Amino acid sequence: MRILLVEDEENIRKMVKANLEMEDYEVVTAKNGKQAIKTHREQHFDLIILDVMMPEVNGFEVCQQIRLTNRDVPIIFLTAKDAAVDRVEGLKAGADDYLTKPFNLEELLLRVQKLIDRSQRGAGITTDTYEFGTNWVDFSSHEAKGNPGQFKLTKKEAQLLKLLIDRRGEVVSRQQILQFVWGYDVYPSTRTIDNFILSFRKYFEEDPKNPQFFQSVRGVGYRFVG
Amino acid sequence: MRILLVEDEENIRKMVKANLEMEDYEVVTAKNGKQAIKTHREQHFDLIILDVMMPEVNGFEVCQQIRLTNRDVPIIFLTAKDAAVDRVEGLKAGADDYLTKPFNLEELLLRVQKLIDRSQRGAGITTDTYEFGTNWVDFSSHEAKGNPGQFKLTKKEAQLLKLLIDRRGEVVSRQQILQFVWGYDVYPSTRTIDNFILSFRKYFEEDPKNPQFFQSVRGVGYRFVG
DNA sequence: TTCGATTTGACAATTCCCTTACAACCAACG
DNA sequence: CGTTGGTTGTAAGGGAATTGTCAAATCGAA
Repeated sequence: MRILLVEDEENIRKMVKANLEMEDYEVVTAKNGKQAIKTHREQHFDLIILDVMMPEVNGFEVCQQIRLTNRDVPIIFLTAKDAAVDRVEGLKAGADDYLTKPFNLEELLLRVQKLIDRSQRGAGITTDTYEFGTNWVDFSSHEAKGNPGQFKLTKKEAQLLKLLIDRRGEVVSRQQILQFVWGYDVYPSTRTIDNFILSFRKYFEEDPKNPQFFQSVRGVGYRFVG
Repeated sequence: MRILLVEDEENIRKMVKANLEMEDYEVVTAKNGKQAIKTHREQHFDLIILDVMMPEVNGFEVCQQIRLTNRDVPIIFLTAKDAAVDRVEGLKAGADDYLTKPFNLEELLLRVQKLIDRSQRGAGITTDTYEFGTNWVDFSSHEAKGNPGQFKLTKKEAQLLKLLIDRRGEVVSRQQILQFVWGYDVYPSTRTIDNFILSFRKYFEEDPKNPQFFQSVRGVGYRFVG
């Protein structure tokens, strides 16, 4: 799966690229609108991520240009504003999805996944569930079953839980959790993470005081086993 | 692997250099920002370690300057603060990783290794275990098996144990242990080390009074054999 | 606004790390 | 030999750091 990432800010570009590559996508970057259009003319991509705010040729213009020759490739916009104006502009220009900066990587990856899935096998329902013990979680609907019976996970809960389950067996450091779930420039206190873990234990552990699934590794981070 | 180390404080510079060289890195030092930028223009490096606090041209500025011509080389910042402000500044400037002073050398070397690995052959999971006698240690999760069955090592235990095992066969002096595990300006008493050795013997030796693996070399230090 | 989600802050519980104190040991010397 | 000075082994205690927990404050979408 080839992705074209168009973003002028160096650090965001690198971070997003690195994370997409970790998900086994092949990523080509462009650092401005002109380069993006040129690259798109020369190569095939399964998805395009487009920063709106760029000097000279902005994201909307790039999108319109691309749509002239390719109306199928999914395009995700990254925008610093969430004003309604922008949304309309973007939809007119032909975007498929939106992300408002500062976004977090988990969210971006989810949307990338979703759009690629959609364009691959048309519109279809994907269930993405995971079972452990007497519990299960459905990441596509954010529903879960645990001690309280069936209930809904919040957005952050779902993101963090998915991160831990994706890396089940390995210890995930607090730093990694923050970067992945919260983003590249938001740093809530470490207590915040503890609180989510606390919730998970209440939701899913038989004995929350002696957790089986959500283990803490002192001095390192947390680990999901199950 | 060539590393550029930029640090104005003489003693830190020397120590870090010595330790990196012990890991077979080729280290070039610069003692201020201007020198760093000049050196970077003239030579190739696989990684750059950059102190933030420097007179005249500070680390952020050096980083930005370097990023103008080289956006791939991994850069690690050394910073005295851990304030969120600094993190953001650094990320904006284009850093890849952080270390807050006082850092310990073990940690620095780990991060150096990680960044160099990553830039060489992409991201990958490394499980890092070592076996000796009927024991084993997993340094990524800090788990170990020994006399008490399976148990967890603390952070410091893991660091110190890793040091000894990495240098298995050779005697490691108390000075080296302190510098490596604790850092360059923290000096707990030598009895502290003894206590960790004591633990290791209890954990892993068949007969703690006649240690096979964790030998003490009177007047010098300790040696791990196994 | 209002309500739920998210984050912070305070405090408790836990565990770690370092120091202290003293016993055991070793090597060198008279 | 036995003493002496220095080094290492060992145990126990307390301050410090980390994590668990809850309630209150803040944020954000509807």
